Amino acid sequence: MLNRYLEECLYFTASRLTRVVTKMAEEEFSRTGLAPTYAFLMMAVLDKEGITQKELGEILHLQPSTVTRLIEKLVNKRLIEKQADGRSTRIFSTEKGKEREASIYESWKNLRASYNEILGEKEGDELTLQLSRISEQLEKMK
Amino acid sequence: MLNRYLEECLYFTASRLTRVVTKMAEEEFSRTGLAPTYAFLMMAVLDKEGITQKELGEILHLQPSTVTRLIEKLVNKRLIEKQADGRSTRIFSTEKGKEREASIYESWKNLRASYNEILGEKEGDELTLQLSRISEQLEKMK
DNA sequence: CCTTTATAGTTGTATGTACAAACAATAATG
DNA sequence: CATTATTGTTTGTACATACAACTATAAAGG
Repeated sequence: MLNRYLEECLYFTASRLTRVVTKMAEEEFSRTGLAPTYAFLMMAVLDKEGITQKELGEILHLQPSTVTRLIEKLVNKRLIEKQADGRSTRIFSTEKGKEREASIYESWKNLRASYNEILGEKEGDELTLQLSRISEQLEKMK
Repeated sequence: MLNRYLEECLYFTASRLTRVVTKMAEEEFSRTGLAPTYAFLMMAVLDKEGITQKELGEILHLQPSTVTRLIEKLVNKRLIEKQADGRSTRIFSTEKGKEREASIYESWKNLRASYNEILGEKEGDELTLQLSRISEQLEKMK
């Protein structure tokens, strides 16, 4: 049956995995009041105050327009601030933003724990690195 | 830097991979006039005429509401038809739908070829099966 | 039978992400 | 310098997917 063939399709299985893992991530990060991607953006800003949008896009592997939209929402929540710098825009965390740092990292740790509990620490970590390597390869070729 | 840590996050790497692979899939399937998920739904219907929406959701791992939306669009394109059957709905392909079969399978084959060209056939196929197995595990636990 | 419960599908709404085109600011070139 | 090209960001729009609440049909229990 088709069923079997679907499982041999990288697009299909990758999408499926992402849907499952995204749901787990949303649950873990819900404590922070942020969806996972927003939390990652916050981490990137906290990690490098004054980071530009372009850099954020590169680190997060997101398109510029997506970064603009994410930032817009975080500015509305007063977690970050924008500061024009030539044609770039630099992003800084606010006090309120810094206060979330601990809770974000906590959720992140819990997320990793929760899928590693199911997959086993070794397999989970190996898989993750493999996915990263493979995305890299595929991106490079396009 | 944060960079390194992101690559150790399954949510992050899985999402990234899906974005890359989805883009490849969209390109390959564009010849069929369908986005990848629609093409998969078509395949499932062609594979089992009269399949119910519930079954489609199970095979494709999509929520009922999502299946409703996909079907709606394919009905508009006159590629499938719905037929009420008690509280279920059975889906059949139209003549126009059947005509697409060859081209859909062609695109699907090309997609597999195109990422296997980059990853190597063995690694590509192994990865895919692994992702499928892991999605299964994670889904079961939730 | 009639009422309650379970099951299948739909609808309204929201969200993340992207593309393409536009805009704004700097850099390069004639 | 004035014009053109390049680079970084934004805006309009679109799409896949989901959740929650709803509707419709069938099954089960008194």
